[in-house]
Amino acid sequence: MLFDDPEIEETIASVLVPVAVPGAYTYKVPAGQNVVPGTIVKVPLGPREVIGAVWDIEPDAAINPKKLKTISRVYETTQPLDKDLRRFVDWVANWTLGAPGMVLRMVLRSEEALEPEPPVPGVRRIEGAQPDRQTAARSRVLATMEDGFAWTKSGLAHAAGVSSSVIDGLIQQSVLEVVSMPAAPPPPRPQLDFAQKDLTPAQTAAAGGLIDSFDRGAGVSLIDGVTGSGKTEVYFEAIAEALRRERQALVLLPEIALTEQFLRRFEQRFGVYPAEWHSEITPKNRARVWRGVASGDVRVVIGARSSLFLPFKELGLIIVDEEHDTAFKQDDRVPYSARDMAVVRGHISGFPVVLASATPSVESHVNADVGRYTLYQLPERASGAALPELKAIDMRSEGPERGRWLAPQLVHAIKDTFAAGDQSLLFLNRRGYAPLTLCRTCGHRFQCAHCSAWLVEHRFQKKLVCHHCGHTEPVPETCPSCQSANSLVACGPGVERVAEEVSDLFPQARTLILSSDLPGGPERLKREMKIVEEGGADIVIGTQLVAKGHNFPKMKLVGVVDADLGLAHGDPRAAEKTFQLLAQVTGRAGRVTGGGLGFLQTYNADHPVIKALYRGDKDAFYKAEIESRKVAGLPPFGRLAAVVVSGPDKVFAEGYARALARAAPSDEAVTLLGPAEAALAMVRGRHRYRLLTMAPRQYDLQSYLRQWLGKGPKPTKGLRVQVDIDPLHFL
DNA sequence: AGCACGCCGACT
DNA sequence: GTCGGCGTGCTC
Repeated sequence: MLFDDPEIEETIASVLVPVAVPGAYTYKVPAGQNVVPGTIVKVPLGPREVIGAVWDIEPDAAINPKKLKTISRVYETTQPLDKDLRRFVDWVANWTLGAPGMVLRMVLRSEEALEPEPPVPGVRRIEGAQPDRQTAARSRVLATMEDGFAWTKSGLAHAAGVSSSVIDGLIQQSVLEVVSMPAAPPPPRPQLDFAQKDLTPAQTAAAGGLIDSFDRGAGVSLIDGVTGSGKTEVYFEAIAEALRRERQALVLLPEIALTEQFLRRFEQRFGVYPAEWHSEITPKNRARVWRGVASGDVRVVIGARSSLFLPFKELGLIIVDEEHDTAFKQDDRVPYSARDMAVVRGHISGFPVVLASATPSVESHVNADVGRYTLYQLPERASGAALPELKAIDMRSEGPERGRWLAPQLVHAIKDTFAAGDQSLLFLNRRGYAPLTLCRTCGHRFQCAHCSAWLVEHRFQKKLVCHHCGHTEPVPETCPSCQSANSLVACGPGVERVAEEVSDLFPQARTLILSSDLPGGPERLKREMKIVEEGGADIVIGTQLVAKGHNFPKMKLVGVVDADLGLAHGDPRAAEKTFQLLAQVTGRAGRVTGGGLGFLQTYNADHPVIKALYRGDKDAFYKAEIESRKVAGLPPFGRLAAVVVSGPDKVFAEGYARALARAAPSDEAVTLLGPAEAALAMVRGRHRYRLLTMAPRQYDLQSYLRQWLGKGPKPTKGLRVQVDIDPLHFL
């Protein structure tokens, strides 16, 4: 027997396993099995078995040979992971200071996908057999099956309009037999010229540039186009080019909510739906997409950040849409930025990467400025509609009376818009009725018992809610501190309060609040979004969830209730985030029809962000922002400092971090970033400020932060941080 | 005594 | 990431 032969030496292989250790583990290869780097295997690990991948064969193992266990299974039907993907995994692990095995785990997230697709059970007519009694339902089933083909049970029941018990009955009577159907055929390929739209000259130029970029191999393009400029149509042409070159394409979107309308647009252009990949895909579909991507049957994937780790057979293009969106950053487990890692993946495999946004991040803007990225600007709307006319309302001189939140000028505009039968949006990024509740007798403020945040009154739910940790309590009748009755007073506006004012001013108008916390949950929200889209509401009061995704064709007016909100944070990205959010929101006015109008209520009409917004001068914003970072002695990106914020201690950590931010000198602001962001800066010596929590264990976080804030000893080990610097520096 | 819970190291 | 071992402290 082969394995008894002393002549044949045992071979060993190093295998990446899904544990947080710095390197690969070594295993014996079962006799007669052939493994190569990238082969997917199952190995014993402690008391269990895990999925991993061979990383190296014949490594010079420094492990006691007696300790070695044997690979328990080699997945032979799945192609080994290719060299580029392995390099990518190693690169990401190195960049994030994460364990390579944990990065690999993101590639191997569907164990089911490693098995061949199981045959589908189906039913087929047995020639000539008849049921004992012919019922209406039964004849419908038999009529549906006239063609003689096999059907899936549920498909047949659906097509014949009967319940599946009718089918079961026919099986029972040997009229139908259960057969094994071949697994689903590969999905149809996108049709390159199914319905190519006419592009504007600017779109044509950008699309042409992207197409040419394929010949240059790796390279990053940035499409900077105003809302409605048709960025999607432009990068669709890049996708068409990738497909023409027999390569696969991946489109990354920041959140699942945006996928649905993307699927429709893709179908309109290419005649088929692309494959979808995100956390809410069912395990079966997940396995199907994984296999399809690996075999090359799936040509285009649209997905959330995790799709970056799919084992594409011949990936040739990545699009990162809404590239400025912070949802591309993963903060838990392996902390990575999918936008930056997309650039890296393109670089490793030598294909183009396209970033698209109406409000690019400052770092991407800088990269375009210095010529590292190729910039394509789309300054006009594709429909030809004019951009909205924006105005600032100085709340000091033109504000409303006390107790009101909408300035006369804005109220006037709403009135006109309503009279013309058009839609208005009032944007306020603050849920609930009022951000602060206090007792007018004793000054007591309602504070969360678990963190130090103020409790926010929600009138619809009749509760006080902590927006930090989710804690809720009922609104008391009397002040808990001085017991006076009817003494509680709301301070400042939330969407509910603005809605109250709107109903008061426009009782005849159909008003609607769009906020994530409304009773009825996500389903109701979806319905109400639809109502707004179809023009079933006149005045909409919304939080940030109106900023993206849905299209509101009838919206003519956007009023930003508090444009200053968000500018005052300790977060160094506050200006950038505010600019992006408000630009996206005001961009909704007149997007389809043109003639849109926008108002920014502000106490800082001279603030560079506000000015850039109402003057429609994006470049002025970037210039001011880069300059302000320079003044602080910081690079345009990579301003840092961070706090590990994850797990059960998140709330405490954030609280302390905010305290630290407030206490920090102005040029050393603290950002709350994900775990990896700050440490890397320390490692690479590029950071400016450092804190960082070290939390070898999460439960240490609170005491650690307390100690650090109290000028206790600095941490020396266990640091986990992450930076926001440009990975191209290190390629 | 029995057990839940949290900590902590090991995992090739 | 996940497991088992072990100490602490509380309950039947």
